[in-house]
Amino acid sequence: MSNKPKEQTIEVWARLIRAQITLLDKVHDGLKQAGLPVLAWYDVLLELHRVGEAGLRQFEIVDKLLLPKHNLSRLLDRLENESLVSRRRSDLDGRGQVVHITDHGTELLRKMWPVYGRVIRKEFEAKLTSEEISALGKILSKLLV
Amino acid sequence: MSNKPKEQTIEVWARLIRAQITLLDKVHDGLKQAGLPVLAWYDVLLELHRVGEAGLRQFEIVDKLLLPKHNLSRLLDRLENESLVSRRRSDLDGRGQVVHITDHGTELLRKMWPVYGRVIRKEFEAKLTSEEISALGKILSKLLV
DNA sequence: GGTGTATTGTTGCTAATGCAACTAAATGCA
DNA sequence: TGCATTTAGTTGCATTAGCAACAATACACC
Repeated sequence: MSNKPKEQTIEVWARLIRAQITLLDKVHDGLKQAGLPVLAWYDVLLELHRVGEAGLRQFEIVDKLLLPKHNLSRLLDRLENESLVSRRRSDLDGRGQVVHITDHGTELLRKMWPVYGRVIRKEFEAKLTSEEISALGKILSKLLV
Repeated sequence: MSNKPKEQTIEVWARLIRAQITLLDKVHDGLKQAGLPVLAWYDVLLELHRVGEAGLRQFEIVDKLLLPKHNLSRLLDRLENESLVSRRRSDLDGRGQVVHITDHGTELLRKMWPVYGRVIRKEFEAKLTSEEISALGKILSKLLV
């Protein structure tokens, strides 16, 4: 297999990167204008909210969000400082802890969602037909194998 | 227009983010393993290479790469430090400069490309049919309007 | 059980990023 | 012309990210 992708491939690749930057910038702008924290906080809180009382180990969050672990460790420090999450020693594994979302964290999540949702709605959903979204989903899933 | 995107939209959105992170991580891993600089350097050098002798103003690079300007200013400091680019006063506009790629910069670009290209080939092009790539390109272009 | 290895998470250090204030030149306009 | 406004780029300061080394526990295997 040659190293050299076709011209068309490179153009589409570039467009993919560009779309991503544009979209995420808009999310960040929206959050900032609303005086809310950055997206990374939302991502962590959402994963924790999804699992509820069970909580998550740090390495599970790392896996879900594709974050470097040392990065998450300090992100959690910040979230804990704001009382958005709590860390409890794990009974099963003496090395680690289980991370839980607090009520305060859930509340923040609820404030962030409409802002985030509005951007997704306006910059993504509204610009595509539902067939296109579904086609995009299929294509992306092939990339993620 | 409601704020709330459909469930399907959110899933595809999440997949888009995830695909992007995965792909860029692979590029960065490849570059790191080869002992080469991060992608941002490549991006700047490539834009400069494309325009050759004409060079680019900083704001033009910012527009092309969707970078915050203060960020580019310091990125160029680093590149200049490594003699990969040079900044020359602009004759037309006393406030700014024209940035040019050096021979050394062109050489680095040539070393980086095969590494980058190999990842695009393997993680992107090889996983999709050319119809899918073209469909993806169309969809993305609608997002970028 | 004992020992080597892998996993989980933290920390110190350095580099890069974000934000806001700033300089200096260009532009618009009375 | 003179003066306010906009644009281009830089810089100081605080926050965050990257890297490598580390501690502590779990696990595998003899």
